Amino acid sequence: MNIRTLCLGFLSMQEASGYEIKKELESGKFSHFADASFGSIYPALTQMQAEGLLTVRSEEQSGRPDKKVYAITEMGLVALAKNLSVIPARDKFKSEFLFEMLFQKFLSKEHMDLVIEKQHADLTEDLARIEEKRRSNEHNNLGEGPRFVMGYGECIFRAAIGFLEAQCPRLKKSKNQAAE
Amino acid sequence: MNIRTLCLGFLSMQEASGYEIKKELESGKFSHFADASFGSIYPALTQMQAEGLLTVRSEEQSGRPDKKVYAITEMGLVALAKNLSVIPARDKFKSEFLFEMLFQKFLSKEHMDLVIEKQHADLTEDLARIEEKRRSNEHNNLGEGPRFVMGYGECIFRAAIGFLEAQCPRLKKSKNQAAE
DNA sequence: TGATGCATGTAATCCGTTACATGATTCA
DNA sequence: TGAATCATGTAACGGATTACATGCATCA
Repeated sequence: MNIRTLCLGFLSMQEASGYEIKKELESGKFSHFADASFGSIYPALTQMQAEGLLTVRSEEQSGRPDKKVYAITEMGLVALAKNLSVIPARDKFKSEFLFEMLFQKFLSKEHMDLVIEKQHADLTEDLARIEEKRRSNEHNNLGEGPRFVMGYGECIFRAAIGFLEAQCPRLKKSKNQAAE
Repeated sequence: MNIRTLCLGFLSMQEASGYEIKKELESGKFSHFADASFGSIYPALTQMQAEGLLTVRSEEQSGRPDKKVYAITEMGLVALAKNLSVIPARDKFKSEFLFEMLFQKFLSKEHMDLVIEKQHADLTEDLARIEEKRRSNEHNNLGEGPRFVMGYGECIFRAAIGFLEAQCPRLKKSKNQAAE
């Protein structure tokens, strides 16, 4: 799945500028399984607008550069549906963390502790983000899609955190301290 | 973590040819969190050999092209240790599956069923591979590293499979049928 | 006889990131 | 005053994949 499809998908849920898409990709519903940089988002939006998949509207802002708000068109929706109709490629999971753990015999105790703690912190942050989203949206009922994706993420992050804490009991202690 | 480090890591455990590295990356201990293609492995090996990080030995084979077996040198081990001493980048998880699920309202029921079944099959395959490795190595005690990495993988694959089966009870049924 | 596996390698190409350029505002 | 946030965009670069080229053996 390329950046074009990613942007189309995003814009099928809400209008947004390139800047907003990038920010939401970092912290929103997509954050744990997709991302992109400005250098790829901006050209993609310009291009798709030229192709008629999107419309633009310039929003003036006091003391800020104009914001270009993009919205998806009928043609854009058709393109999105088409891109979604292929069998997805196998998940790609790249983990430098696991790579280092595999070769932990070359690592110092201090480095390993640091690395494991970082991994635990990252996972906890990811999980917290999902749970926050869930809480903030529990009044307006989410669609099936977002609910499924959040559930999936929640479930694997919980499992990974559980594994780390089972392997390194000290992680659990610091968690309890934080809760007090 | 780049392909050079990946190859160094692999060769720190066993001598191998480029072809063998690729095959083992597809199905071995690394398979769920790293991969690479011939087009990147071969040049990396040639280059690192020229730099003195590896040695080569040509193995003649009847009716087959010669096999170039690479082994890591002292310098290679030092380079590996250095590459491992950095704080790992955050895990990158790219899932076209979750992307499609997020936009399932644009999908037909048939397509969704297909996609979910594929995901279930992929995860089951990954889990089976880890469990097979574990069984085949239970006599000779594995190092800490491989045990940790396998445990981590097992744990997240189990969690993901569990989630899918909880969401789609029909998956569980077909699994039981296969076990009979 | 045609696909698949073993075995290596190069070149073209793609896709995306990083860095750079610009510029106003707000907060410390 | 310097950093961070908002906001858009381009160009250089990197890193890896895909396709191509070669060739023998085996299996269906």
